[in-house]
Amino acid sequence: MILTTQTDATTLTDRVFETLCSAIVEGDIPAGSKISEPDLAKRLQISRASLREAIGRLEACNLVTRKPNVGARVVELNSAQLLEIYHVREALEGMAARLAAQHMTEQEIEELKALVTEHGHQIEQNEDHGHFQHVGDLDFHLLIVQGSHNSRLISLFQHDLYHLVRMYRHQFGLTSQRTKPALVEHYYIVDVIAAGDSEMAELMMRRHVRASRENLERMLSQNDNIE
Amino acid sequence: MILTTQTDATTLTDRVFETLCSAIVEGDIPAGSKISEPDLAKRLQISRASLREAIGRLEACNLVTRKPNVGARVVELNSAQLLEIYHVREALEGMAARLAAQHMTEQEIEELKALVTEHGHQIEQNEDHGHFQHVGDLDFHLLIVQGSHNSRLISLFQHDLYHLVRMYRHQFGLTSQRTKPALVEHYYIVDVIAAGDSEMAELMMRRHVRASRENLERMLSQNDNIE
DNA sequence: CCCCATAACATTGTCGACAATATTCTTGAC
DNA sequence: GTCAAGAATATTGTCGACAATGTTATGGGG
Repeated sequence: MILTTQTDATTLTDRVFETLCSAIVEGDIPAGSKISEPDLAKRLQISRASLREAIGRLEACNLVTRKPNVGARVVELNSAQLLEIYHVREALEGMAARLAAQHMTEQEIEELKALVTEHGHQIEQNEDHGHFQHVGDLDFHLLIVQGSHNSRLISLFQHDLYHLVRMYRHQFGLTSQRTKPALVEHYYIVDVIAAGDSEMAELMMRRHVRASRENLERMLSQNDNIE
Repeated sequence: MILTTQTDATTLTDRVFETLCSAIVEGDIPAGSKISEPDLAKRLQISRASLREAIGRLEACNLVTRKPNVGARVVELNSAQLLEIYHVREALEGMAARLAAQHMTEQEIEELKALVTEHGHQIEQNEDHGHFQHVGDLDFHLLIVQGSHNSRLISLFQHDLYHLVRMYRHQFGLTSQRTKPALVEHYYIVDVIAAGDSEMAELMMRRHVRASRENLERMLSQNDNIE
């Protein structure tokens, strides 16, 4: 593992945090594993103080859990918790869509349209073997959250949910099986937001997230039955 | 300022965090003021390392903001941000009420009923000059959030919203002017939750929070006009 | 008198070391 | 061979000091 230098993170702790965050999300540091401060500090060639601050932020992002005098472990992901997140997302992103319909600028809407169109092409050409699918989908949701222009909502989503969702997708390797229906829903949502219909935007976004969750529930119960 | 020893906070950083959290929420450390690490560390008789970790957690709770190489300041609260929080609360607590209607235990419901009843007595006797009003109201909302049995939702509410809401109330000294209508709404919400009607529970909770926000908007615009 | 450059100062970021707590290993009894 | 108690080890929590960056004070030129 090597520290990133390209980002605009000014302080060492920032860089360490970003490095560890990616490493955890992408599974380089496996879920459930213990984080040894001396070991990691040595490998990153930094002091424990900086590392500890970074770990503190990971904890704030719900990526690790800490026990006093024992240490930090990467969070264990189970299906129940994943579904919990989707309930929160349904509420939060529903409101985000509502606010986005009221507050998004012309330019933001254009970007959103471009993203969805691009995403559609990617799928039609079938060039997209799972990876861009997820990234594209998450980008869509992120853009709408940002379009709410509600700083608290944005920060909540980015700090407490975003990384976790990405982590789950990496770990479970969820190929959503409903990319096309999801894409269609994305198109509709963009239209409604562009039309400024906040009521309908919230309704549709909630339905969209709920459908994802229900799809997930089916897949997870299948897996559980196999085991 | 003195460090608390009564709580079960095991580590020094925990105690410092709790101390500072209360101090900020209750205005002992005024909003917008800078937090000097050397000064505070000296006054609390602790090292800067522990203090810095505590400040990190305050940042995670949105109680302070940090600029690299500059330091931490207690958050400035303005009306716009307060309203933003209420939008988030509407979404989050609406979902919480929905889930509470599905998952709350008999005992939890009894506690909730007791709280609301107690709150009603307090108001009728008019013993309640603003203070308990707020605490009681917030307790009500907290109980429902906890009743959702959704750990992510609970943690989101407690870590990112709860302290801020308390801080706003202290600072603005908001006497809500609609304690009685609010109480009636509380009664209804409890009934609906007890009946297990999740759909209606969400609807009513959202309406309740929205009414608070709209009431707030009126009061704030009044204040703004006076200035 | 005002403004800018430079120096003095203060504050934050980072580090290595010690103390307190947890974990592992050893040893002995049953 | 298994279990428990205690010693040895490792890890986390806390501390004080130095380096890097910001901020303020000083002084000279316009």
